Amino acid sequence: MPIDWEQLRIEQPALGPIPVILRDAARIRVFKKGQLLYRRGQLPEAMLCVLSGEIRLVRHAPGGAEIVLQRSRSGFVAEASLDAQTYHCDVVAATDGRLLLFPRFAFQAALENEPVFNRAWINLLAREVRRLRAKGELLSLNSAAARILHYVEAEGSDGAIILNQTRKSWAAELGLTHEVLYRTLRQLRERGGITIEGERITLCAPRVPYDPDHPGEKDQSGWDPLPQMPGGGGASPAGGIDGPDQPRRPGRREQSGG
Amino acid sequence: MPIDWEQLRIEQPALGPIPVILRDAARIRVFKKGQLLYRRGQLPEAMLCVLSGEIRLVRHAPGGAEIVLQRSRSGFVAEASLDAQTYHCDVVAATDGRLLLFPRFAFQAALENEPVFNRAWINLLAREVRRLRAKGELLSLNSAAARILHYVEAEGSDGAIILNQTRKSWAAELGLTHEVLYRTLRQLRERGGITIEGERITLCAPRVPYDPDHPGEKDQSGWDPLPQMPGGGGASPAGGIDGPDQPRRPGRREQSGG
DNA sequence: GGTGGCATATGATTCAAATCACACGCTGGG
DNA sequence: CCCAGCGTGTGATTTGAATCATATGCCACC
Repeated sequence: MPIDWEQLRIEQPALGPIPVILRDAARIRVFKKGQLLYRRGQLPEAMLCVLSGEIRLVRHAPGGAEIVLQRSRSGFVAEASLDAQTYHCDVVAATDGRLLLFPRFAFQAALENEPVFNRAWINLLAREVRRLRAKGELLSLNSAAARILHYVEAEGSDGAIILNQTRKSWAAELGLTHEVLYRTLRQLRERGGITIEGERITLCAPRVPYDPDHPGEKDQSGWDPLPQMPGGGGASPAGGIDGPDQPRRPGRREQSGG
Repeated sequence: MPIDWEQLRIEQPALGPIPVILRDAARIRVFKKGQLLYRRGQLPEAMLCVLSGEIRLVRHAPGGAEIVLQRSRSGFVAEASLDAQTYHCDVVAATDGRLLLFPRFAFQAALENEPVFNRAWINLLAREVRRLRAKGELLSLNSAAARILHYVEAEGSDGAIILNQTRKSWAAELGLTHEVLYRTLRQLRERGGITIEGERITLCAPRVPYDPDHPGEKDQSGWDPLPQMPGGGGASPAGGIDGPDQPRRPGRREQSGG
């Protein structure tokens, strides 16, 4: 099956720097939901890039509970297996989909022989580190408002963002229910902390309303339009090695087997 | 000030592969709490490795709220600035401490001229991606018990782990308060889901107790010793692009300015 | 020995997100 | 046109973690 690299490059810009020699070695693999693609302990033979569907790296706890270590619906996954002797977990298909496989030896050779590709790979990894670190910070925030603020500031420009997804999927990205996202957006809007124009969300500086009828009076509403962000005092988000200023709140509903 | 590389290598194994030419170019910079080390928009001139203290990458929202994008108490930070034209945020010292600086041009040269270092850097980034992805999965879990299970399975071996930190700092790493960590550990222990021997924590398979006095009866406690892990049905942790099976619960206490 | 600081641990209360329930609008397919 | 599915949005209730409060033990320092 020939691979339409022009189309792939459009769907996944990260594939742009893949050199010709690696393209020629690549293969597409179709997978079905539930399929075990690679077993823990197995020698990795390919680098994996998800084209469609979802791939997960999982381990099984005693009793069979499934621990998801990574998941991807698009882009590379299990990057660390480039030089690993074995997979440290199972590679499982969570849905139907397609994988782009690069033989590992060819990937390694390309990193050695193609300086442009080498640098591009380093950049891709470094940017993923950056993205994941910001995400970890966001997920460590305790309130919905703080998360919204963090997201708009971090992902947008100049305190504004144009959303390119549904509110529901945005809520998921923020680790929130859609209900609390709607509520919090409304609260923030009503308090003047943000403005919403269609898909554009803009953070606003706190207003100190000047009422010409009552000069000298300040807004006594007792509530800033934007939440104060925690962490100023030295908070370490989850993963820190010292005490938390503001530890994370995980969910509820232990989903017991009872 | 000469740099004791033997000592550094012990403290930070990641510095092991740094080639001599880079070592010779490295400098130690002492920083004070509150110091602005690099300003957003500035051209990055060095790669940064935190030796002590804490460094943060921050942006400021309208109104002055500080958005933490990354933080590090040990190891590299702002890796993506290797090829960036500008810093996309401020680099700030959250505490007193020390930074190891590698001139960017020297770092780039070493990546080009030292194949062993090049490969080591790629590995370091890939492993950091792996670590951060697992952390994101953990932080997306809703319950304390699920987080504990995830951590032990992901960070330990064969369903067991020997903790090398205080319970308090472990709680922070899990994004929990220490109170809920203690409680949940006790619950899990009482239900036979885990065993705790000093610093060693082991996951146990669920028991179906066989009571010889009442053959045929099953445990009716209504509660599995280990929590069922969410996500089996296709959950996408925060950051996903589709709906959540189990969105994250951020904290409470908006820390309003009121 | 006394004191302070911090870790370990527990109980009571508070709190905001999750959950549950529902309404309405839009779109695609029959 | 009707229906199903999904997004947008809101209100009521439940829930488990966060917060608050406290006790005890350990260790370092004076």
